[in-house]
Amino acid sequence: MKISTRTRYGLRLLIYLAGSEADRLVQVKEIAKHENIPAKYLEQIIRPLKKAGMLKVVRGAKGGYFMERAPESISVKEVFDVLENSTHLIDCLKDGNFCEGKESCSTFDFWDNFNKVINDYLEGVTLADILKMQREKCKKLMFYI
Amino acid sequence: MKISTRTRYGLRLLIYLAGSEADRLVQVKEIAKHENIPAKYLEQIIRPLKKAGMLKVVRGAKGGYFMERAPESISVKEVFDVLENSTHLIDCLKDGNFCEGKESCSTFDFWDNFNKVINDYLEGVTLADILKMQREKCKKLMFYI
DNA sequence: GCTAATATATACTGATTTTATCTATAAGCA
DNA sequence: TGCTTATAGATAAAATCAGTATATATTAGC
Repeated sequence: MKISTRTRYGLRLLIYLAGSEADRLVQVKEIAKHENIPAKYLEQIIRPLKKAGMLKVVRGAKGGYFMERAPESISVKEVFDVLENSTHLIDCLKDGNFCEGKESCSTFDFWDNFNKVINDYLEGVTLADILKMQREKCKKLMFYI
Repeated sequence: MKISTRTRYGLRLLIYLAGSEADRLVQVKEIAKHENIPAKYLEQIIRPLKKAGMLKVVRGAKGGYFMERAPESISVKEVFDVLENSTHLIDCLKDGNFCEGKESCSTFDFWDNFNKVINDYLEGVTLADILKMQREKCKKLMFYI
């Protein structure tokens, strides 16, 4: 039960973008450098996020990305749905998935419930929440230094 | 974020065993047949569960497995710890794991919290709970038929 | 038209998971 | 004792997937 690097990178990328000045165009290269992530991999990750309408792009020279929606309105669940290739803990939970045992399977209801617990949590956390956590942590750090 | 087949099989195997008469020796072959799981794979799964003290074995002819501990006392979290090779959502959460970014990483606290939510849930569900759910489902099914 | 940026597809590599195979060991039983 | 039925354990094979890299196309600024 691991979170893919794809989703982890994607979340950091979003937090970085959400934390930048609102009117600035941020290039993949810059994020890659700051977050220490392979740039080409980031490009593959950022595109589905754009397609999902979370951010927008200006192509060509001096171009870059910027947030389209407010960080308060984007839940981590949404990010998972876009990036994590299997949002479902087990295949049986997929909509319309055929599973002969569903009705008799001893563990189906448990997995179903577990899945709900996870999704409820992820729906309850927004990018803004994470940004806030991060900023508070920074303040504390500065205080110690 | 997928649950490994190993853990899923293991849980079903435990539920099957916990649901059998207490004094009966159950053979891997029987579980494999009933649950439609490759027998040799089950053997690999059942051993660590035995090592963890959840069940015991009588070797040789007419041998088999039986539950050592009460299903009420075994949480799903324990099963995960034994079977799921990565209990941590991300490597950074491992004890003693070195991560340069830990203090400054924008998402570390979020993952840490998410991990806790999951573990709390898994600790709160026991094999007996799942067994009960299953039996109630059976009753309902019988009612409709 | 040159340069800087993203868009897209694809291929390579390595790790991991699932399954299968083979041999060893233990215990019941004639 | 020797045959049979179990698990024990190591290891190999197959399949899948994640992560990365490469190559080419497209878009826009200057």
